[in-house]
Amino acid sequence: MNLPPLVQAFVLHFGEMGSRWGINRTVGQIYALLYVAPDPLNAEQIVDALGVSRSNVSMGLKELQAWNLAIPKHIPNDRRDHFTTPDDVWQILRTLAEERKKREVDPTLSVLRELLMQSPGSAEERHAQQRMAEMHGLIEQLTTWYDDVKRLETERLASLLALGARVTRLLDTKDKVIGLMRGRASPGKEG
Amino acid sequence: MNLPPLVQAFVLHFGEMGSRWGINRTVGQIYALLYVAPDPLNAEQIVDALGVSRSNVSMGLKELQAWNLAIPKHIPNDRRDHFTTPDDVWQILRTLAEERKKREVDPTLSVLRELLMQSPGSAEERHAQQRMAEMHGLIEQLTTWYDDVKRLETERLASLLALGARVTRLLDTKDKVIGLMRGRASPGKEG
DNA sequence: CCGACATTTCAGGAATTTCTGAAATATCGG
DNA sequence: CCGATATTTCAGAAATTCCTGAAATGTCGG
Repeated sequence: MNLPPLVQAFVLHFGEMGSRWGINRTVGQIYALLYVAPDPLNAEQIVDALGVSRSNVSMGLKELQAWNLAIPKHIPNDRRDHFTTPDDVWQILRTLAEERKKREVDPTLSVLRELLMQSPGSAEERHAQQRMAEMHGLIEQLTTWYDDVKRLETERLASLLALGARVTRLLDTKDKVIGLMRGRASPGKEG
Repeated sequence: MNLPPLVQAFVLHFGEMGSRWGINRTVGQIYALLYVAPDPLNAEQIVDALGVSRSNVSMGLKELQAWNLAIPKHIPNDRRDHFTTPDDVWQILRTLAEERKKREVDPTLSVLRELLMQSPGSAEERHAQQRMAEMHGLIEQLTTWYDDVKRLETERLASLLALGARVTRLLDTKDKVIGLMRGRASPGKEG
């Protein structure tokens, strides 16, 4: 690996964290490298930069594409595929959330649904189903919220984040304000 | 493994998902088993239920305790340790978020901070640092929001979730309402 | 302190995942 | 269709992670 020290440190870190994030070292490194590269890179350049085999890079790129975290950029008069990461970090966040949900949450949700359909054959099973129902309810609430929020454009999402927990204070205030307003002006529908 | 079919299906699913969640099969299965069990279980019972070795259960329980996902419950007149999962699913969510942040996000944040302190030695490094700064900014915003929200008690958290993206509609409304209210009543400080 | 039982540690074997090099396949200009 | 170049596939090697059984350690009542 022969990279500027700053880049190398970043790449190595992503490689190490890879295992905690459920991706392997090479995939983490490729992602990090593409993320900080000023221009799209082709497979050969990645091989040179990371010192791993060509086939490993090929598989890594495939996986990153499956995650929508590497996108091929065609460069005129060059047969080789070049890759970048999406440049808007908020978009990356969305992508990550979406893919993780698909892989880590949805399967469980569907198993839970299935198990909740069955009729329990014992007190033990009845209790287990009760617990599964709690888990199902929580996950469903979370995914509903997520489906809702993921449609927000970046600017609104950012302001929502910035607001943080103060939003609940706003909720309290809202009720009071509506009380005051009632019968005076039209504050709009408020659920 | 000799469990009621419903429980067995649940346990097996968690075992399979384990690898996607960054835990191993046994740990996933132990968690699932404890989660649906009507009473705390001791290690021997887990061994019998799952058909894995005693030592494996011991290590699995240790890991779950490190995650705060298994808690020892002392049972009077019984020397053996018994374990349950926290029973409030919202609490489990908090715990999970906290632990994942600690393991998956914080290390990256600190590496980014460190790399951003250094002065770039080339245009390439300068660009890399720029990208790192974007990532750092995003992560910092997310963790600030998270630190903010995690303090909410369950009820408020739930209502925040239920509100979903409509909260931004509320933000728009807020400004209009405050405009209308101005000079008529005290709507309270609103940032 | 002893004996009975409970738990943890850990070396090494088993299972799984990752990585490589070689071969196969694909794509292009001519 | 050919030769040059780019990419993918895949069997097995390498590395890593997981799991077990045996031994060590801890803890209790007496």
